[in-house]
Amino acid sequence: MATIYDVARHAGVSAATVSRVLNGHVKVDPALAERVTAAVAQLGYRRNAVARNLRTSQTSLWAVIVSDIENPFFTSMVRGIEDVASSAGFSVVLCNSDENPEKESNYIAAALTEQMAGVVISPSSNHVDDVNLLLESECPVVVIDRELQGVDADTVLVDNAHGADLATTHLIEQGNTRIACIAGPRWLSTATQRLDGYAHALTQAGLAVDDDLIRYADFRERGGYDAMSSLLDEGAAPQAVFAANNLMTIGAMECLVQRGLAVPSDVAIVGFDSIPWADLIRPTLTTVAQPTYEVGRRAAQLLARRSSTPDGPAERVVLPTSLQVRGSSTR
Amino acid sequence: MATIYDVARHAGVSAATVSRVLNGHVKVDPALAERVTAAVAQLGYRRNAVARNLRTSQTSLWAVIVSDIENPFFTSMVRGIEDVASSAGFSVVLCNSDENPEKESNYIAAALTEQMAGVVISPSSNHVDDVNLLLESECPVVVIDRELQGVDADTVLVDNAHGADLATTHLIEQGNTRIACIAGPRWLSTATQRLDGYAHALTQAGLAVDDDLIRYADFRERGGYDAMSSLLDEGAAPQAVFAANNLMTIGAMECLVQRGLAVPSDVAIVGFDSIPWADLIRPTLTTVAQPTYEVGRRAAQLLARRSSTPDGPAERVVLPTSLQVRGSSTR
DNA sequence: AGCGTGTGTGCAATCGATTTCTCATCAGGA
DNA sequence: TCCTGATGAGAAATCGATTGCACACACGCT
Repeated sequence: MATIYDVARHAGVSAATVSRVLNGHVKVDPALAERVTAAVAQLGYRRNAVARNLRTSQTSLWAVIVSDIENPFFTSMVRGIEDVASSAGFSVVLCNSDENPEKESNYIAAALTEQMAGVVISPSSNHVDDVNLLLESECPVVVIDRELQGVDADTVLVDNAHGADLATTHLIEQGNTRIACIAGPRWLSTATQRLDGYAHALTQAGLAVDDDLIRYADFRERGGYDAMSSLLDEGAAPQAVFAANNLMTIGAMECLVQRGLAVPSDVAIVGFDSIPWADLIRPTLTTVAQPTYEVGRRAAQLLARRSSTPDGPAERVVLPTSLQVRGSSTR
Repeated sequence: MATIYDVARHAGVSAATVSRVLNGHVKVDPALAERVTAAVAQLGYRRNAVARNLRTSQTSLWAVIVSDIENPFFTSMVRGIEDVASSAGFSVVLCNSDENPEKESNYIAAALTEQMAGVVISPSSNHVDDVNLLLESECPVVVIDRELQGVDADTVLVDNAHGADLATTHLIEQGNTRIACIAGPRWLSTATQRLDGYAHALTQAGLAVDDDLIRYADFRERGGYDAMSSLLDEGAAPQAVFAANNLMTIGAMECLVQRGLAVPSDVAIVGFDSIPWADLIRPTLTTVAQPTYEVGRRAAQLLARRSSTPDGPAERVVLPTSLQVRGSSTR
């Protein structure tokens, strides 16, 4: 592998000049520049980013740490980040923490030791120490999707409570009174906010919030399935279910299908997050849609701004959610 | 940010000793080691990976360059890679080339300049120059899912031709004679192999391979939709369709649904690749299943081996596919 | 006592780029 | 002709870690 010195020798100039030509910040005699670019082409030289990063103490990589790579919510969001990143001159690398705090911790450590230029993270726990580590080391950070108590970082969220309220109110308007909720992990802000929205809608309609109709699961398909089973087996069966994320909605549906219960006539269902190919699922699914791509885009914009102006107050962006009524909730 | 020299001063030893304690390759007086670890803890020191990478000229990052992050096939594969990577002491970063050769080229360049310890790539074109660039620079590479002509690299594939043959034969056995194929891009080995399997099955059964029944699309949902439209509008409508990947299968289904055609009674359909939540789609989809997780796992194993023993002949692993018969193909 | 051996530490070179500082060169004005 | 200022190129320091080499010290043997 050729180094900058090889190029310099080949072009009959100093390494400093090669560097200047490559970076283009300073003026160089066109004749020399020409010789340098020729030498670069001839030797197939590509600059060693590691050495450059060491000297300039910065990289052009953004790390995006997501909690579940298999959840379409995140993949769509990543597209939003990528589009902004590439136009800002950054490359995006994705890390999958798999809802596992230990893996998350490792990836944060890696982002720090690898001197990443920025980090977008959807925390898989409310364990704030790791994220604060990033903040302390002046690494630009944007927290996404999930709110962290006690962390003063730029954040992009969606209006979870409102979305859940819309979903629940819709189910009430359809004439349901026994409405269950399959909630997410208690320690995730998205989960608690959605649960709050559900409870708020019930209260608003003069209905009681019944703990027997609430199940806490893990935002995974399996968890949704088990929660639905539990709802059907224990206590009076609900007329309708609000599931607090996409994968759990799928799990709940699978449970209902497997038991031969008809949706929505036996049990109506509304999910949170959109689901790819929702049109092909029968019945089609009523869901609370989030602007996932936009979430990513805004997060990336915040990160880019934070990179150029590290100081300044943390911003908190909340994007709207909306109810997409389809077949699974209308009788 | 504390450096190794800060730690050394704090512990009253030389930087060399700190390094030796941190890496643990060489023996150090336990008393000194104790002082060093104490100093590390006290200063919150974390070693600068960039400097280390420069000196040792290697990193502990594997880049996985996939052609479509939104395709569940790849996300499942990534899990397989991650599991092996973490037990081999590597971290995985994901790059999304988005079926775009230019982006792919950029990510390969980034992998090279960032001195990645290894690369797993599912090429989005048959433009072999970039991949050869990796090989020449002795960066361990494993090509995955798609075969590249003229590239002598470790490769993990599935038996595409056999899978397509199974799918098509199954449709023939169900009594269909006019069987269409929605094929992928001509330049991708997966696409051509699947088309070959389709043609082979037809020939074997004494049926003609009719170009009017073949459409080339782009492995995307939209492409599948358009191809299906074209098949229905031009020429005699097919009795059955074999779609060469998961997203195009979805697109084709959506087209059929939208036109009010019943599956499988009007048109039977078999897809390639599994589809998440296939159980919830009505009718349930017959597909050719691939061992996606295993593909990732094997690729990662090859990469790990190549890292430790750079020389040696390139290996080519072909994993089996199998037909999962469900509702969309059986009358 | 003297020498050889082994153990462990520190010094300093090194990885490959960037960047400050210094200096040579040249143009233009007095 | 000489001086000044501008311009641009090269020499060398630097980023932070690793590691070959030399050396100091302790110990054991003759």
